[in-house]
Amino acid sequence: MFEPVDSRQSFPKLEEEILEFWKRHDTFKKSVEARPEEKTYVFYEGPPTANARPGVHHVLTRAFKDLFPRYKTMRGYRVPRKGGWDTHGLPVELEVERELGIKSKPEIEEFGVEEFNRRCRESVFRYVQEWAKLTDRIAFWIDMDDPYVTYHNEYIESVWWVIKSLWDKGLIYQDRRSTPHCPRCETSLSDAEVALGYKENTPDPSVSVKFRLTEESMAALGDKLPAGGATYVVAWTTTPWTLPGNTALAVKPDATYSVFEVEGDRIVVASERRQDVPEDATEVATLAGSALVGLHYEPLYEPLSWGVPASWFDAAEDGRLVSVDDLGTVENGYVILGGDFVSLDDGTGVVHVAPAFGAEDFQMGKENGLLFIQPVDLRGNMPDGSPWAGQFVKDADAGIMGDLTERNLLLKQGEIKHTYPFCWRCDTPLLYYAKPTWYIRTTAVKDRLIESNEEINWYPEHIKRGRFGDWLRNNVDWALSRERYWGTPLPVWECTSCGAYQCVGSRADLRERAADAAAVEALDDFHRPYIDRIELKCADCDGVAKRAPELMDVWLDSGAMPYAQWNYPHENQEKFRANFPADFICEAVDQTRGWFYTLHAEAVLLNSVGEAPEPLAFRNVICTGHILDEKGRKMSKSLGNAADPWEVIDQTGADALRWYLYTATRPGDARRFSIKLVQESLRRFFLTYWNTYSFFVTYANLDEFDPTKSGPGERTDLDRWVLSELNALVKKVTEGLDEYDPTTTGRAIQDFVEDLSNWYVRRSRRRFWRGELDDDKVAAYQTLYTCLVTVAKLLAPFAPFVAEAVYRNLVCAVDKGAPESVHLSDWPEAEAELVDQALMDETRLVMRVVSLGRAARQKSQMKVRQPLARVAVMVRAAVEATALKKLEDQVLSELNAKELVTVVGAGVSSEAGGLSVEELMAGEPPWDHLAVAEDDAGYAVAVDTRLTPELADEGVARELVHRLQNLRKAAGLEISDRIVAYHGDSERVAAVLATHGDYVRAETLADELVAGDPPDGATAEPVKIEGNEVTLAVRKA
RNA sequence: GGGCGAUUAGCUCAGCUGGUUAGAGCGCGGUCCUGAUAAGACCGAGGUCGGUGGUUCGAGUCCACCAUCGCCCA
Repeated sequence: MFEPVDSRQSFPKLEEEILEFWKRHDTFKKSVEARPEEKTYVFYEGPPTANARPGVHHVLTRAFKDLFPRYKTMRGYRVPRKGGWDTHGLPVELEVERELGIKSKPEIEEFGVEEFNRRCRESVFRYVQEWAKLTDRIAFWIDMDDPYVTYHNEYIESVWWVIKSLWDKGLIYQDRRSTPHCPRCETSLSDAEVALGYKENTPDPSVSVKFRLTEESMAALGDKLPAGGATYVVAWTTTPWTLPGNTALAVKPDATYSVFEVEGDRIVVASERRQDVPEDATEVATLAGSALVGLHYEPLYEPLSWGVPASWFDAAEDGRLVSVDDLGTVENGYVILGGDFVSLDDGTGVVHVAPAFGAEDFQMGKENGLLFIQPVDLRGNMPDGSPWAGQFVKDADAGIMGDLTERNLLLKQGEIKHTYPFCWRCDTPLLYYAKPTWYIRTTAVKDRLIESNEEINWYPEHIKRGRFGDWLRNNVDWALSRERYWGTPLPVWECTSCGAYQCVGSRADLRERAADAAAVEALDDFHRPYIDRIELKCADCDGVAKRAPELMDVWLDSGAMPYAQWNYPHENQEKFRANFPADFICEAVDQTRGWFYTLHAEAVLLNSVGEAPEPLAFRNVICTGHILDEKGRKMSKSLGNAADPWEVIDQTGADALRWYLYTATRPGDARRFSIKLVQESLRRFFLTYWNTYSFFVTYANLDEFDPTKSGPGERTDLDRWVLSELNALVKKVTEGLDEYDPTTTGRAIQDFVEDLSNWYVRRSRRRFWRGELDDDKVAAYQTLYTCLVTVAKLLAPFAPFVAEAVYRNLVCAVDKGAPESVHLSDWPEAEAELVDQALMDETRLVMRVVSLGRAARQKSQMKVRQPLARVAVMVRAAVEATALKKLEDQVLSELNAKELVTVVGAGVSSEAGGLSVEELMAGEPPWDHLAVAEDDAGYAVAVDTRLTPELADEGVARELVHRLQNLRKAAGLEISDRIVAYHGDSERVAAVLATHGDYVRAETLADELVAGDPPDGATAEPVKIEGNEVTLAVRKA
């Protein structure tokens, strides 16, 4: 016997019970360990940070992360799933800063790095319980008991090994370059981080600034200019605060520049870019850009007088910066340069060059021996001696513009809205600063990065050559260092005497190089400030080496996860080899430049130095799209439109949520989300499946049907059809999941379940309902049983709870030898010999014809309960007519008719061959007894609405059955209860029952049909039979 | 400014390598059916397949350009 099934089952409640079962039986662990170690499918968990609550978008990726490991497990693979936590980095520090109410690095130093980092360590697991709870509740099976944690010493040790491996091959270097810098966090950011923080429509000043040529340069222009007043070259910028750092201008040598006379002055702009020049200004001359090259101009400001140091790129020192006291000694101070990069698409055709800020500016400085002046500190404030002392640069813009206006050096002042980068965590506008930064030379392996990307399957596919491929093609060296506190320390020490660097790759390495080995032995935390206290012996001299103060980019941590999760190579060498590379990873698409890149880059780099066995870290990757709210807006905390996963799970259950996420759109597309849509997936799919299951259990229990104790029975066409569809489905789902496509496969399962319920079961109901357990009934049970169980298995990776519930009841209840969980069972094999394409096509045709037939009946206003004599069908080909004849039972019983006639139409329309549908199907007129429905494809169905007395009697009999069944239901009787029925004193009813009494008794499980009034206690109802009122009643026998 | 993706019914989505008829679900109005079903069937309203050109015997589908939205980059 099967457990009775509640057709009104609460799914959230059911899921809680299943969770309990899994916990009790340790099912996850068993599911991993039941599979052979030598057949491993490798999954990498991209580590989340547990310092904030998980949201729906985390459920999205976790749903996909869970599906494929479950599927592969059922396919016989061992799929270990080690959890992990990302614990370092700026987001963590920011959270702690907020708690402490502090805002800057000096405040952290004052507070104490030791205590600060202790708090960071505590805060990263603040919401770990929430994460664990949600992970568990949505049935994302992952090992949370033994996760990798990026702050563990063992993890850090592996990250050091990564750096050391690259260091030894010269792939790590320090350089002073223009680097995106967050003035609030006082640290550099990587390109990947910058990419996370672009904001559109950011307003900035747009100013055209006049630079006055020196007297000498004006003179040098000589006869190219008519005599007149001062001459100004006009440059355009959106960052007035960089103007004190200006040390050069650049023009396009082959462009034409115009000289305009404005209020006695002359101003020079590119001829194509005169939009800022007053319209009434007269052009007094034109010049080639090359004529301006080499001229000098007066600086706008004198930062040296504010106490700002100056230096210059000294060619004699290989372009290194050398400090300078007298600007006049530098030949290329405040000079106009030629540059082909100068654009005539915007601005004035003259570019303001400040080597301390822009990347190109810095490069130009180096190439041309320019002055280098950095009049802004690392917190983004103007220097003390300046008129804007202590102001944040963006605030100083206004003052600078005001000053320039007063001095009549501003040609035009406006506002521009453009896209500008902000710090991805603290939202401060980023500044580009030239400062020393450590880099990984990823450009050295750029070709290999691109090449091995070809081996990766991307879903959606366009990411491979699109977003990710582009990123690789535009690869720049990875800015590695961060000037912060909570993170993996850069394992580089610098000699205080000779400046030599050394890099450390492990604890043992550190001990060996240390000035005091005992101090390393005693070191139980590799973080700052402890690590900073370790000093090394210099390898080159007698000096002492101190650690470079920087930390590493937190993204290096996560990209090192394939090695560091095992503390490789210091331990677990076998484990590492068995688990590299990953077969499958899955994250949101924003990880393209994040984890996907760092995993890939580190694998390629390590492979290039002979340390990783393959130049790729993952073979298959699914990128999920963003989740939007109901109105298509991105979900965000600030908008307050982020959906709470718990609300959905509590209402509909996790399976429904998962199902929605799999089937609503392809994984990579952005998707609108609302609880309504999840509820729809619950109703449309789960309830249909559940009720089919509940139906089976109800009747199987009544018949004491045991699938293990009976043969296949005698299959009908209907059985063969649904088994054919089932096996076609198994094939489709298997192939689909092998191609990492849960969306179309999920939809296919959904379609099958709908057919199973709304065709197979509907058409088969009577077989379950009546009579003994004969061969036909057995076939029906076996067929439905097979369908339900097979679907449960197909469903297991998608909807692990419902699949488990159905499987446990249908399989474990009767087969004690079966695995105790669907997740321990094997994936079904498609039986190709059961797939009958012709039968499936024929059945589709039947469905189509039946649908048309219902439309015809609708038109006739004749109840479907009333049997009709004849239904005529026009099909398009003779084979279709044959097929319909073969399956005529199904057509006739669905349409409640006695006889099926088929006609082959000439093709497209009812007018084919000059004959109407009526003529084609019914022969002679008149046809007023026909109700006809046709479609555009060339099919038509007509029903004959003439009733014989026999048909009318049968209609009455069926009407009585219908009414009595309703009464049974109203009386609250069990399906198997027997009754006595009463039908008043109607002659008409009595006459019908004389011929159809057996039928009515059988249908309603009536022992007796009594004419006359019901006794007290019976459930009664007056009904109209052919217009006459009759009181019907039932009572339990 | 460049790249990628999207644009099909009020909403959520299907429409394979171009091929007779553009579909489903939800929602709305109506009719019917029902002893598995919070279900189902049928009818109805609702579509310039984002726009404009082009290739072709034939374009929702291929190409070009444009528009809008999203993401990414500069």
